[in-house]
Amino acid sequence: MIRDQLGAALRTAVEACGLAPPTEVRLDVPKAREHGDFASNVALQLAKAAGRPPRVVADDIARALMAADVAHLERVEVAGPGFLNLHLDPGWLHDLLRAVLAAGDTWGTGDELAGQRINLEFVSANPTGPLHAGGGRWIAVGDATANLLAARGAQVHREYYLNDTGNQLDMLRESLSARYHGRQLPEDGYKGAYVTELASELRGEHGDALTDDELCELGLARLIVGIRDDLARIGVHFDTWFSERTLHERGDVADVLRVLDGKGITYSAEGAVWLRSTDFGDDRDRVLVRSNGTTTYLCNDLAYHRDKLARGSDHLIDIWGSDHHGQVKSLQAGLQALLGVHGEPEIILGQLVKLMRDGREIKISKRAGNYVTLADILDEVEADVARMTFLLQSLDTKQTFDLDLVTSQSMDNPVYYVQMAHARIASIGRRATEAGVSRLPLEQVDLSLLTHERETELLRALADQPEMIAAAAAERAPHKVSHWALDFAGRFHGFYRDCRVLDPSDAAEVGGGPGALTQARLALTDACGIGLARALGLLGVHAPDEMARLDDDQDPVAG
RNA sequence: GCGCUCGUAGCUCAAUGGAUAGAGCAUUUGACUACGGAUCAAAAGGUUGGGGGUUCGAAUCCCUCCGAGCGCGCCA
Repeated sequence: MIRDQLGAALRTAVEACGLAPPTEVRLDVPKAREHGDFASNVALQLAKAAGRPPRVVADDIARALMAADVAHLERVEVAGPGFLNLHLDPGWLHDLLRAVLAAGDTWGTGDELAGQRINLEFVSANPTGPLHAGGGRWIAVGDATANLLAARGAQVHREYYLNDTGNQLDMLRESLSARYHGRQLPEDGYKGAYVTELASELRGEHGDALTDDELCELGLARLIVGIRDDLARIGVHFDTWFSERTLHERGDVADVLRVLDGKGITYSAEGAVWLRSTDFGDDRDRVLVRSNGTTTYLCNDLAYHRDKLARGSDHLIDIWGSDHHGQVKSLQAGLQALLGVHGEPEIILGQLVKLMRDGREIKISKRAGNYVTLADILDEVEADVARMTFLLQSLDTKQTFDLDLVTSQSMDNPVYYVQMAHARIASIGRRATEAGVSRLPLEQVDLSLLTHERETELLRALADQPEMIAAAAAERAPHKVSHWALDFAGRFHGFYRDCRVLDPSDAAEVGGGPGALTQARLALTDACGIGLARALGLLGVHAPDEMARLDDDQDPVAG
């Protein structure tokens, strides 16, 4: 890419001035167009060491850079406190267009994560009830993050951890049993209607012959199927569904205790077995085996994460709600104690979703049972709308998911704005065919006709896309892709408005021969389609070739 | 009390330490015999919670205060 070439040339120019370039010579895309196509602050960084004013240093570098005769570099300006503003000729954008078309489906991919096997665990809600609406955030973010990492070369493994043992499952068993036998629900039982439905369903099939264990197993299996179905509806597929029971049955948990004990970093106190996790950066030591002999969640989780690594992952990533942030240090400290690895697993923390309906917050509580499920949402809006909504905001922002807004005004959802741009591109292609426009091979298309600001702005956005994707992957920030897509769609709608693609009268005026501008704009349109499809694909949102027609009879006309 | 994450336009949110802090919605004003108006253009809207500090430069880093959410179990 030209950015790398310019960066390399800049580095050489800095060295030619007798200065030591910083480890990373980076070029920025300035916000203001008059600041050029790319800008560098390298002179500002080096001024102190050079012992000269930044602008003087910048002048030297600018001269050296211009002397180097870099492709497409038209001029270098020194501006402000000492920025180097690089102005390029439009040819670089036309080169870029060719690069997009040549790349096709691979546009926006990269290889900086090549060879890395990453295990990404997300959702992993307890299988004691249906997925709730707020969990949709982890589903959308997890899947998009997986797509991002894969786009940059990683081999990504999507994993769902089933906590199919322990207290919560015991409570499910008791709750099911109570409903099954028509008894009073235990104090902390699951009050959701689904428990009652499940119990009566099983009673209808098996009568009252089921033991509590059988009841629980059958119920659990159905709940898991339900979770899987919900995930399928929103289009997420997991490579592995890992059962916590496996860890106990294989003796993995016991082995973890053995290994830790062998390292001398456990001790007994107050009838429990503790991990000396403070030695590894934790705030306090943690219990591994309770005084009643059962192992803690942490202990089981250590066995689980060790297994994930043993199955052949170079790096582990978990996506958690921020309400679990207190466990991050413990798990990382524990894994370090166990295996000597640092910073594993990486934990992506996301702020929780606040659900609103009728202007009031809906408190999520699986126990209370009165909660909104993901399926409820998917009954009202399509998966694309739900996904896009969850992917609009940074994970550090607590999201307010207004059910009234998202469901009743789904037509205003930004996803349609982006999809509309993609559909328009396809529509232009169809129209071109209908109009009998025969597409020339790209080599014969005069791309230099693309000089309209709408056109160059689209190309600049495309030029930035691969770096945007790389940044989104590196920062685990899929919302950056949503924002790029929204911005890009806006640029395309503007182009569509101001630059008619299929208009023969334009061609003669620009002197490129009949249809020359149309050919160039069709090429541009193709490239835009590639860029949009890439962005939407990363988000897990469909890139349709046409939109469903809106009905005209939806107007609330009185009388 | 301690810790984590935050506080940005009326609202919802962006912004790898960079130049004049940007979008959408809402508001005001305009543009359609149309390659799909699910569109576009313009205006208006800000002491980036307050106060210090670091430096050429801070919404961003450090300190402090105020406010919000979440943690601080032999629960998960």
